[in-house]
Amino acid sequence: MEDVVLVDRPMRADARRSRRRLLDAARELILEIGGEPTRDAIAHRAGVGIGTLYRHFPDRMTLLHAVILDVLDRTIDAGHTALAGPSTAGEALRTYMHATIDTGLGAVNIVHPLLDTTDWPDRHAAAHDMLDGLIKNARHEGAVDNNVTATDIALATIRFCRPVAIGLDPAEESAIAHRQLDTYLDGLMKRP
Amino acid sequence: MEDVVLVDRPMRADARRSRRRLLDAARELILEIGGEPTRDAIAHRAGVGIGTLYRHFPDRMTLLHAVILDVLDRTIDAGHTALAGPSTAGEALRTYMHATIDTGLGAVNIVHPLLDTTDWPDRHAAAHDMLDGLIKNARHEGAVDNNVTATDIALATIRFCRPVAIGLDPAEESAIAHRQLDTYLDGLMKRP
DNA sequence: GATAAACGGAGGAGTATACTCCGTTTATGG
DNA sequence: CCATAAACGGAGTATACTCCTCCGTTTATC
Repeated sequence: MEDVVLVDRPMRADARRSRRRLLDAARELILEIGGEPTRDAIAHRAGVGIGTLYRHFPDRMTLLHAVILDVLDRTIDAGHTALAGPSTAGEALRTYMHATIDTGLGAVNIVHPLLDTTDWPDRHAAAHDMLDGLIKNARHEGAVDNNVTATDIALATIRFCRPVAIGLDPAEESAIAHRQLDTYLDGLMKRP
Repeated sequence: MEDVVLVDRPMRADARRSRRRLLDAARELILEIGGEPTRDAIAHRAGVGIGTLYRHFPDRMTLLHAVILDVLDRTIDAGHTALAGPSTAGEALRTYMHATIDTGLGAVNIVHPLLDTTDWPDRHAAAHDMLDGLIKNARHEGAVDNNVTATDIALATIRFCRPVAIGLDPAEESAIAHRQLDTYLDGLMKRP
């Protein structure tokens, strides 16, 4: 009988690169098609072989789960950065919402009905608290009306995360989204 | 040899009902998934058999074409009603954009890359002229800035036509869209 | 009540997607 | 630079889905 020793070796550099590419590709495709993309499409977009995808993520749930965690982490980070920044509470809320377009937060809302919410209670709570903080500050400052809720903000981030047209250049798509979001926020925020 | 006589009989009542249901179902699904839905899904949503779908629309192009014509007609009607109404130019533009959510104009923008634009030059021109009229009036009145273009309006109508979440009650979905559009328009329109 | 029009849905052909397997390539420690 | 384990790529097969036809049943209309 042999001893089984589990050592947490660090990932090899190429493995880390592949994993990152796969997460990015999956997130982009989820947002583009508004649902679960095919495995082949994800691997192709990521520029890796289909075998590599299956080594990193043996089944759909593992992949979707990893994408959500990744997106939430990046979004929560962006929120805290906005909260800690030197700007006004209104500007912080604006900065956060623009960041959600870049972090792809909408992907979470598209995919999460397929999963169990209790799989990531910590991030869910962290995201909730962060957003609540942003809104409370903005209300207190008078930047937004008291009838503006966290749900309003969350639904708006989903709306502006998704592409408007198919086959559009990503840069142009992003520019449109930021521009439209700015107009929306002009309507939401009180003018000085 | 027999004479072939083509008489345009009126459609039977059940046929007219089925056609209407199929067009509505196709439009809804196009908006929901942001692309071309499957035949089975359309027939199921419409509550008719798959055979009925194929009798009305023998191939994909016939169906997509019919959906687009239907949406455009309803939208152009809504635009003209708004133009002819007793309100200000700014209110007319607002009324028109809210109407596009209900007519499902976004479906045209999602599907039309698959078709030849020259297939419906008349409606295309009519829609274009109508939208131009709305914007020119609003600009002239000072309701919107001069840098607001027809493209801005068109892109916004696509954005607000699409559902934000999957599996949401259609009535609630519509309420969210109208509410968000109002905020967007508050940002777009100059305050008095 | 007769008749032509319209309907529904089972089923077969063709296509796309999921997933495995193994020969080849690459990062890493000595 | 070499040895070796880790990671990669993608052809190939099984499976699922989608399209579309066909025909027995139902329904509107005169």
